Amino acid sequence: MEKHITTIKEIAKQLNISPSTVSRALHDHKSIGHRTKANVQKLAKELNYEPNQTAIFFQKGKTFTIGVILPELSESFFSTAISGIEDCENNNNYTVLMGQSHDLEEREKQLVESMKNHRVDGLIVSISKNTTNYEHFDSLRKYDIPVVFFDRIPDMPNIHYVACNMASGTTLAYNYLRKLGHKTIGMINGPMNLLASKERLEGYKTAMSKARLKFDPSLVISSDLSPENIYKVTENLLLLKTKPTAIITFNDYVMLDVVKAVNKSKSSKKISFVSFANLPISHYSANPPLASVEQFSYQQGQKAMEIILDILKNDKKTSEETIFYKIIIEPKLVMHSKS
Amino acid sequence: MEKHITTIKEIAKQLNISPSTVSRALHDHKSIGHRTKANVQKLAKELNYEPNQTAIFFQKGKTFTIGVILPELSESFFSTAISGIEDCENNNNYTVLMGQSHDLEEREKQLVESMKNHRVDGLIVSISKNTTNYEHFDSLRKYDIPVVFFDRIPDMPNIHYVACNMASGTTLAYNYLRKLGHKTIGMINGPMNLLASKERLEGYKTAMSKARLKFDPSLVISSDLSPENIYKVTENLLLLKTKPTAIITFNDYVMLDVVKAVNKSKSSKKISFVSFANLPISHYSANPPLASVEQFSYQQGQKAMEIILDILKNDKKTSEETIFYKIIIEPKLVMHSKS
DNA sequence: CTATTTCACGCAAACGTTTGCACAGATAGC
DNA sequence: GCTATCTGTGCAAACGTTTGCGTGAAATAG
Repeated sequence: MEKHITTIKEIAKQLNISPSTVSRALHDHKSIGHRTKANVQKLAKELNYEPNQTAIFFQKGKTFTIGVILPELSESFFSTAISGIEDCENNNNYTVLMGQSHDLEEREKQLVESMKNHRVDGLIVSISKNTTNYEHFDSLRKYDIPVVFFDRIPDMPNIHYVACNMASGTTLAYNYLRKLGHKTIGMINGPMNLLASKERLEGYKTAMSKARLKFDPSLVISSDLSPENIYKVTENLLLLKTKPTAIITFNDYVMLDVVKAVNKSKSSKKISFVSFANLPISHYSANPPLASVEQFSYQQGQKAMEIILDILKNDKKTSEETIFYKIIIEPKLVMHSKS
Repeated sequence: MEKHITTIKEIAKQLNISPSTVSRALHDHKSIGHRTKANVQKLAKELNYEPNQTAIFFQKGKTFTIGVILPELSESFFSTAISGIEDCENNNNYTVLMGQSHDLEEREKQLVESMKNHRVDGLIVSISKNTTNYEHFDSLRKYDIPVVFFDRIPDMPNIHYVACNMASGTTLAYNYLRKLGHKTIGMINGPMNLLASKERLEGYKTAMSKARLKFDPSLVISSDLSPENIYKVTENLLLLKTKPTAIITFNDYVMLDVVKAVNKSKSSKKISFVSFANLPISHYSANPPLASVEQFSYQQGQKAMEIILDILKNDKKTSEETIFYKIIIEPKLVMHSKS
């Protein structure tokens, strides 16, 4: 394996033509004769020519790289979203620069900085649950770096996003449990600064009002999603006079912790669960949910990528009269057969 | 937000000095006077100057980017390894270019190509379980791109790697189960083309021979790690005359499927498990393992990154007399308290 | 007061590729 | 045979930054 790296200049020199001709020949430019084109391509193959991307990036002012910032890769919701992003069909040699915020605002800021410096062409973000200030995204505008948010989207106007309609998902979950005969249905919700939590509450209320039931606030409890906190709020829920016979949980991870808490409390009554996300792990749980609200994370990632690519494509034509993409995916209730 | 992007040239023009002086001033070069240094830095801040990394990458022939190729992000072993890679202390503004092979050799090849074209400075790889041919890594040598393998390492000489000693891990698991009184201990192993599977078998045998027991091949079954196959081989294991009272599984995912299979088989006997990886999910399982062999994925990722950075640092001095890093991490048996 | 060093800075090349423009030769229309 | 059109190619600039070398001026030494 020779250490020599072939450049366009070299090919040019060996064929006694100019670098520009070589460049055009390699790109199949129409104004190059068949003869030279063939010669160039042949020699390029022989010398094992591979274009120096860093030079191209620099020259074109584009990196063909999409930055992705998300809270936690170990949450399979996000890792499958990444797969969706990677697998996007029209993904013409774009690659993914990845970073985890670990739900820390400071780290999220750093990542945005880093992505900006790397001159990514676009950014896909699912914001950290602790982020309250979104200024760090403003600086991206200077470099014309479009941002598409997914799943965890900030409460801001004029942004691109793709998200799942959690309100209707919660309504689905509620109605399903009612149909099974449950009268008292609790919900362990997430922190209220998350749009997703607000939507769940809304969907819960909608379902009740449609069924002409009156809403009991004590049945819906917010948690900060930490196991300790979930444990605590679950206990509170079980201390109510009218105990819930079914619980809707914020997601499958929350459910696992709630199940643990319920089991420990020695409450004789069996409690049914409906959860969100539909992660594979929930099937293996000691007390699997009756159903899950599928959020289509793969599709969300894929769609977010599509949007970015679309923006980048149209960017050249119209830069100012920007239209904002707002994609809302309708969730689906997936029943689990006992197995 | 003005769309104008500040460059070194501009700062130079505004201060009536040369770009080279500006560059040196920004880098705190000693041969620049305090006066001009201060001026430059002040103006740079005012104009919001941010160096164009693509230009620097190109100029320096370095991208400050480490490529990471691994099979599946949704396996939390790998996602926590990524965290280890990201969090590596000396990680001076290196970023991570990520790709999943989804355990497909073809995709792995493409990713290596892509990483090469992007001129990553180094590559961290956990190979796909279907990869049998490692030629695609050879081409990296031409560009002096070092590769460090972790966890899933190819059977090749002269490579850098960090891995966990699965043999001793299996021995630990075996001895633990024997101490609990188990006489017949089965093992659901992985495919034998994986080094990790060979090592597990070796560790199993070692434990037996040390205990002066004779090895019964029918108790150790290889699987291809697919749920269907695991299901099948588990059934076979349960059909033996002398049924195992405990089973060591290849990892926690395998264990979950084995548990499912065992439960379905209505075998009255209760079977104990010891598993590998120690993933959080296993704690939530209906039939949690008594213990897990912790493989320290986070540390493996961290170590791999350290090695890469170390190689890159020393690279300049000595490029030929390469020493190969071979880091072997000793696993640990983690007992699970019932909860 | 000259010789030497130190300091502070500028010049210009380089990294590899792309691309607007020019230009030579060939072909065609009149 | 003259202009107009095409075809195929080369020239040179540009992208932003870094860096070896050179060079004046000031400072120091002898």
